[in-house]
Amino acid sequence: MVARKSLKGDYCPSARSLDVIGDWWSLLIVRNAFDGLTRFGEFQKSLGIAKNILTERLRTLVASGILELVPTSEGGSRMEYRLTAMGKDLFPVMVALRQFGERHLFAPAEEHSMLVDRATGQPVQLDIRAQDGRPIGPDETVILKVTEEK
Amino acid sequence: MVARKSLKGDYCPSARSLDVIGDWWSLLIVRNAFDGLTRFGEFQKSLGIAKNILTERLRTLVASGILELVPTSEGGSRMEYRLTAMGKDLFPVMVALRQFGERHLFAPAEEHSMLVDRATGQPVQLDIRAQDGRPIGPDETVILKVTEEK
DNA sequence: ATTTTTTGGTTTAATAATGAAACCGTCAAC
DNA sequence: GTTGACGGTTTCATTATTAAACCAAAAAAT
Repeated sequence: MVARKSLKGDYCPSARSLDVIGDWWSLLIVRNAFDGLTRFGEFQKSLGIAKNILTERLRTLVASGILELVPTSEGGSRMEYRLTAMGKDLFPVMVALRQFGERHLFAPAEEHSMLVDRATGQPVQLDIRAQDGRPIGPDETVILKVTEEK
Repeated sequence: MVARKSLKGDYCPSARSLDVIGDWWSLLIVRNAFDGLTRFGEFQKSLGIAKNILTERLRTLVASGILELVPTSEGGSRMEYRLTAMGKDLFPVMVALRQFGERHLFAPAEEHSMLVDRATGQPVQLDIRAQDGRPIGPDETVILKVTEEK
């Protein structure tokens, strides 16, 4: 190997995102953060991740601005990991992953957790629309390449 | 190590999704598939992935129903990898990742590729809404846990 | 028809990432 | 002031990824 290739220079925004959160554990940590977990031990226990790996992942997530390390709300000198505004912007990614899983990765009768509107208890919806509000799928879209001037 | 832990049994749909496409390369392959790539060589060249790893990832993606191996459209006896309907259902995930990258991972003046409506050339939008159509964020939602009966 | 090239891999050996377990300093509770 | 939990760090073994060499079959060129 020669160090895993970084996609930092890629012009594709998805690639850059994957460069930051595309490894095995990061999104699982973020998911649990959305779920309310904040402490090292909580993440470690809930994921069964090795502690040294968790340490490194948390550090990277903090370094890239997705999590922040703040003094614990109960006054002690301990710290806790919280989603930043940027981190919360990963919400659509989590919802999209959830939706895909619900549709394709569960047996018909199999139960799974659900993401619902806190106010009404109704499930939330994700949709992709054109500017005019019309729902749009992959076949009706194109990726516009940036043409590089010399 | 003792074999990487599988999340297959997890009740959380996001976790299951990550179990299938959460590794380093799979989503990049899928992104390129959305971008129109179909051949082994195309993926290999565009990603710079080691060939044996690509072989394995493609096999897994086919096995999980995201890609399928079909005779190439130009009649020859060669094969090409195409997104299945299930694979195309990853579209929202790709769009969400793209949106996150656009917002947070590019310098203000930096150029990036764009996903647009083929018909109008206008950028597509992704949004998450409550049943009543009101846009909804992570703080207004709860993950409803499945309670397991004994 | 024969040679050459491209395609789509497989194999092998080296290197990097990950994991489990042991260890350790600090803080909090008792 | 001792004990245990918390949040790591270190070490070592194992697994994953890579680059490079190799190879058979199909396509293209001659």
